[in-house]
Amino acid sequence: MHWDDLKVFLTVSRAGRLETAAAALKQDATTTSRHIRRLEQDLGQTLFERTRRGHVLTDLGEALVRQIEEMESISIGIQEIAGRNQTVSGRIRLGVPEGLGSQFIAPRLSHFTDQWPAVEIDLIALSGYVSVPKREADMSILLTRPKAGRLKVRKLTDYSLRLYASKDYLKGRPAIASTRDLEQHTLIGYVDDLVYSPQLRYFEDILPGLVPRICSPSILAQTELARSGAGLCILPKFIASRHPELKLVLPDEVQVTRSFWLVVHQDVQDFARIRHLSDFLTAITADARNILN
Amino acid sequence: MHWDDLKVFLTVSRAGRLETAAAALKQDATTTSRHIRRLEQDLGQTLFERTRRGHVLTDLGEALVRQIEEMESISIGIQEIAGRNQTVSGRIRLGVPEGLGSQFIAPRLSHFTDQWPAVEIDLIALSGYVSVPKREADMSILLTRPKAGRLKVRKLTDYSLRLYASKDYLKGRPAIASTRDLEQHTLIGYVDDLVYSPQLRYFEDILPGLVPRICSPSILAQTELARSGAGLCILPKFIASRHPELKLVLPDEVQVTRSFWLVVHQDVQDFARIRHLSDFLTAITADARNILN
DNA sequence: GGTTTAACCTGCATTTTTGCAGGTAAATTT
DNA sequence: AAATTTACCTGCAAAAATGCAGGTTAAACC
Repeated sequence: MHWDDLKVFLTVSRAGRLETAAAALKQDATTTSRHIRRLEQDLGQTLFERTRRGHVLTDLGEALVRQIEEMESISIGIQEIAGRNQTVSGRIRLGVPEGLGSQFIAPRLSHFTDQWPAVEIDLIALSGYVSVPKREADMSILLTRPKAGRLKVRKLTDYSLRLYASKDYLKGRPAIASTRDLEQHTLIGYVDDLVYSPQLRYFEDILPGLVPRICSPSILAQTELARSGAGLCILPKFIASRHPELKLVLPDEVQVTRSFWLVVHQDVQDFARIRHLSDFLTAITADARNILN
Repeated sequence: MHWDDLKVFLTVSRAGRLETAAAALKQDATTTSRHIRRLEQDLGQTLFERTRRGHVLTDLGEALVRQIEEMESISIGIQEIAGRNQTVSGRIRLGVPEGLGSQFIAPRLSHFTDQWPAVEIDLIALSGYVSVPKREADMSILLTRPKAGRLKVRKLTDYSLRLYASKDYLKGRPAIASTRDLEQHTLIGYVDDLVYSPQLRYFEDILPGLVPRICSPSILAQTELARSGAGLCILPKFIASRHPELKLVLPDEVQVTRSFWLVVHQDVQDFARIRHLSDFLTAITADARNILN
């Protein structure tokens, strides 16, 4: 016996007609009819007389209504209990690129945790990425749109990368008027075989023929190298803008745009806390459009 | 939210492991897993931690078990109420060929109604047949096996038809030693264009070239014609055996076997009274094999 | 530390359920 | 009496659920 058939039975008993009950159940009247049929078969009894005026309960049908109403009360109670628990609590594991994590999200995250005090966040900001399909995280921000998996994916924002160097590096060094001048300079970039996303292979596109002399897989390390005067580095604008000592170089010639994609595992997408965090990330990126692009 | 998911949840909470719960539910463990997943999604909460030891209830999961156990108690109560009502009562409409109905079933039916006093029977014995798919009857005995429809069909029995005439008809009439001698006799048969089943078109097969002189669509009328000495008639053995004045003619040459099929509408096949009547019909035909064949 | 095992999960083929179009029958209307 | 309306039901195509084979992973074992 299927409990769902009992639910359908109760709706039909109240509506008195298949069409009305089916509308309330958001299903086709034929489906509703089949549920009733199956229940009658399973119980070996007729529960409704089919009349021109609609479905009329038999004596046995009448006897069952009260019982099933009790089941309904319980199911409503269950949804209330769960809904209360859904008052935005629990832990979220969020995997993000390290630069975005520590330079953009971390300084803003208190706005979220202040608003939802019962939510706990694991902010995993790494050079590398954590896999949502592999359940390493509930939610992730990626540089590439994933093509497969039980994921809910949407674009979060575009962001801009540009060439920067510290004031100290530029002082006393040959002037830079075009990319050709960079040949006499020290460049900082990613370790080529440790690049974790093809989207970070922008060096060759932007500065063809030039090879970074100092490399790190970590964008944060690259930032610190540039700040300390080690050389010029292509950095996201949102990172460089936090360091006043970094100057923009060749703004018209060196520029590339990339995107961040928000990825949520299907299993948790409807959790209240997940929805709130998604909304929060969307809001902060929209507010910071001028430092992202 | 699906109530059936609650039932699955309860089973898993008791078993502690997917495989065990799935076996109890007579479904694949993957299906059981998907039901749990769907419930967690619908409620927006995790109800089980997946551990190496199996599914372990979360605090919320624990809180729901008691509630759902209450629903289970009610559903078991519902099945008990319906089972009590299943104590073989209600009305059955049974459509049968007229001869079988009035000459074979009617004289025996009191054995059934004595045993199940709360069951009411509409025995529709007609020359023609009543349609189970059209809901003209819950159950029917047909000469042909139906090929389509939401029916449960099985063969009830074979029966034999032979040539009979009354003693009065035969006395003073030319002797009959072979079918050739029948040319000088009066034959009784069906009205050809009113035959309601192809299985009753046996006259031409058995007595080729001979044409019945006196015809009726009713096998009972044909029986009465034969008894009154109007002529020779091909009759089912189970009918002729009730009339001692009818003599068997050409037993080695004139014989045909046909079958009766029991047909039940799927919607009522599990009703206790339907099952009992089916069993009864099976029993009386088995007991009367010597007068059927 | 390497291998094995147990519990669960993914992807694809198969089965079941559902929705849609149209049919049926009885009651109502003309 | 014929036509219309209303409520439900059948058959087929589409969608969803289920079963099956094999993969994954963390814990247990050697």
